[in-house]
Amino acid sequence: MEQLSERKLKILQAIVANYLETGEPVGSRTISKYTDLNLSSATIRNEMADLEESGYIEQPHTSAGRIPTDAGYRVYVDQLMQERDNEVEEMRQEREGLLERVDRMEVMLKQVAKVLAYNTNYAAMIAAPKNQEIRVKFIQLTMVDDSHILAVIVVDGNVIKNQLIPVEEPLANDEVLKLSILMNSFLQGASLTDINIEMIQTMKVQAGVYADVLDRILSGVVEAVKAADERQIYTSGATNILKYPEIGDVEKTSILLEAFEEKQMLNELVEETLNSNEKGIQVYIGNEAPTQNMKDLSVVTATYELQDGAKGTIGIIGPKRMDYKKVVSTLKELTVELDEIFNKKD
Amino acid sequence: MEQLSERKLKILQAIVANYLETGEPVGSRTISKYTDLNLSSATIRNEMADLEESGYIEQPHTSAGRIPTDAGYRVYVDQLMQERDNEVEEMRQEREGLLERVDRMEVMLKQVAKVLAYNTNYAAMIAAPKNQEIRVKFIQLTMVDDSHILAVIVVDGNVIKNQLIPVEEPLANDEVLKLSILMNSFLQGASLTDINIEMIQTMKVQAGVYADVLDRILSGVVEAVKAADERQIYTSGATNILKYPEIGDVEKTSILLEAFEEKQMLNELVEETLNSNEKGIQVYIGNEAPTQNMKDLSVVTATYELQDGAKGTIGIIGPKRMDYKKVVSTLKELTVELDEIFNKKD
DNA sequence: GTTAGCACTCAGAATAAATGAGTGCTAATA
DNA sequence: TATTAGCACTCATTTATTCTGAGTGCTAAC
Repeated sequence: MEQLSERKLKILQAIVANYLETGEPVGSRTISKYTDLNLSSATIRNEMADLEESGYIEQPHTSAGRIPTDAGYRVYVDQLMQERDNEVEEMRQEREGLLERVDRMEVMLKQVAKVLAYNTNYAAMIAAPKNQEIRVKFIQLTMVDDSHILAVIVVDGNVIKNQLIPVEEPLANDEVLKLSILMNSFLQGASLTDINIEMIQTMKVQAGVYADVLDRILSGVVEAVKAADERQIYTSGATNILKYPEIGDVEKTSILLEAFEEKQMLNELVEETLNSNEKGIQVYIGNEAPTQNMKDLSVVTATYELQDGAKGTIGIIGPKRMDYKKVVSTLKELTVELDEIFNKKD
Repeated sequence: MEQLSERKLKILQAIVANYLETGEPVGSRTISKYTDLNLSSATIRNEMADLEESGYIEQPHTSAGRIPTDAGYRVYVDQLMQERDNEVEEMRQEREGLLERVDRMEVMLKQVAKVLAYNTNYAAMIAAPKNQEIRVKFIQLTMVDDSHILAVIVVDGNVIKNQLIPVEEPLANDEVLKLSILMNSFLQGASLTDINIEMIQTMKVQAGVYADVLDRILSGVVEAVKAADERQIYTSGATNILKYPEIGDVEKTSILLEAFEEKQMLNELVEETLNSNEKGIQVYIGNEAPTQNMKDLSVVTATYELQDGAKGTIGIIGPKRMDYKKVVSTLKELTVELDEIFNKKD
């Protein structure tokens, strides 16, 4: 795309800004009055014709105003967006209270998603941070009542899983201790790939009569590691999508909301975000998004990082006609906050 | 409401059944052909006029067919519904595979909700079973690394909570053991109301230098008990609501879906269901539901019970024009299955 | 008690006309 | 050469109008 003149840029910006506000195609007359360029609508029309030829704006139909194309949004996002405004600052203060003193990661992430959705009026998602390769840190066994052993499995990133294992008859304390020592000596520091059939065999032999109990605990361990390995994604405000009728018919919206419920789509999105080398905020406009069904939507994502290198993603999903300014600065703020919170406590 | 003649009942049944199928007002001619009564449309019309006067059916407008009123649905549900059909049996078999071998309650309940929503095409919810008064069963403390104590708290119903407590410096093994014994001796069997300020004081004194660690664990315990006390509700298929356009405009649907996301409304519903003395399946038609915003919806709920008396609720939320037959028998089946599964393992 | 017949009603579909926002182009102007 | 006023033209949307047909209630005959 060729270089745009200062004036064309200003006009483009005005078009996009106005369209974001109203959702209606923007006419030349509006621009003529709206901007401080002091140009007549006719002049604007000429410029708009050029912009259209260059592919930054388009007409939904002959006698309508112009709306931005994906390329137009792109220029707007890349070059024309101003830094944060007061509104965002206000919201930051609102958030303050909400985010403090929540000390369980899950609760906190859910909360963040909620706040984000509420603040922006778009759909929000947040993916929990995940380490590269999960290792077992620690296993603890206890008889919790006469017929159940409780296995507490701690893996990297202090993700903790409990597994209740039914047994026919109670084990004596020292038996439990033995089993516990056995498992820890083999499994501490092991990742999923380390736990091979040979290791399992050896352990079983050493466990003697408790081989099957061990077996069940082991499958618990595997499950725990897998679960820690599975990226948790929390969402909120999916229904906000309904607020933007331009997304299309009920059919489409329905598919989208279902996708949101299933989270499969979001997973892809998160992976893509993390894999891309870009740091910080990423904006996907319409078809730029790495997933299907996003034609009429935009996605803004941000990456945050824990001290140990585990990374997570926050994202906003909304109509292409999204208040990018607000969303981007909100996300920026939020990642900073998240970084602070996590790296303070962790 | 007066007693209806056999024939009127048959006609009412035909109207409801037909309306459930098509969603369109049902005319006299349709009934005349649809049923095996061998009556002309004119006769049907006379009967329909009577039924309308009695308040079982109504006309959306003068020249339209009839649709059932809430009272009409009620009669249908109470008297006219036949027992389970083949379709349901098929689904039961489908479910078989899905439900076996899931051994964590949460995962399982989520799964049930999903399957239910998928099977019925309505929105499904399931509330986890809850005991009357939660008591602490067991607390276990471990140093998980140099700066964290892991507290595993087991409460009634084998609900397990983990709490990671940061400490300035590592505690020796026997210190941890001491703390552990201290806490267990005080807290085992205690419910939330039992943990009073006096008990806390005594414990703190005995904990000596570790008073503040104990304090933090205690707040973990309280949180755990509270969390176990809080009824978890899982939902699925909320977006199915979008499939039934008669629910109303986007506005209404949106409110409803939001309510679903928030779950507050569902909570009320569950409480109501459990408090009502009725056993088994309950059907709320339209305004009968104990919550707001349900004018155009029906709710079918079922209660299931664990061996220890903890009760949970499964529910289906859909349009008034719901396939009650299918829903009721599906729920019936499902409660039986749930009872089996839970009471086998528990 | 049941039914055929008929006039009547009325929501929704189909069609037509009116509106107006916005355009592109041309010719005049600075 | 860049800007602007003016004007004819386009077309989505709105509003008004007519058409259609499913369904009714009532009456009179069976």
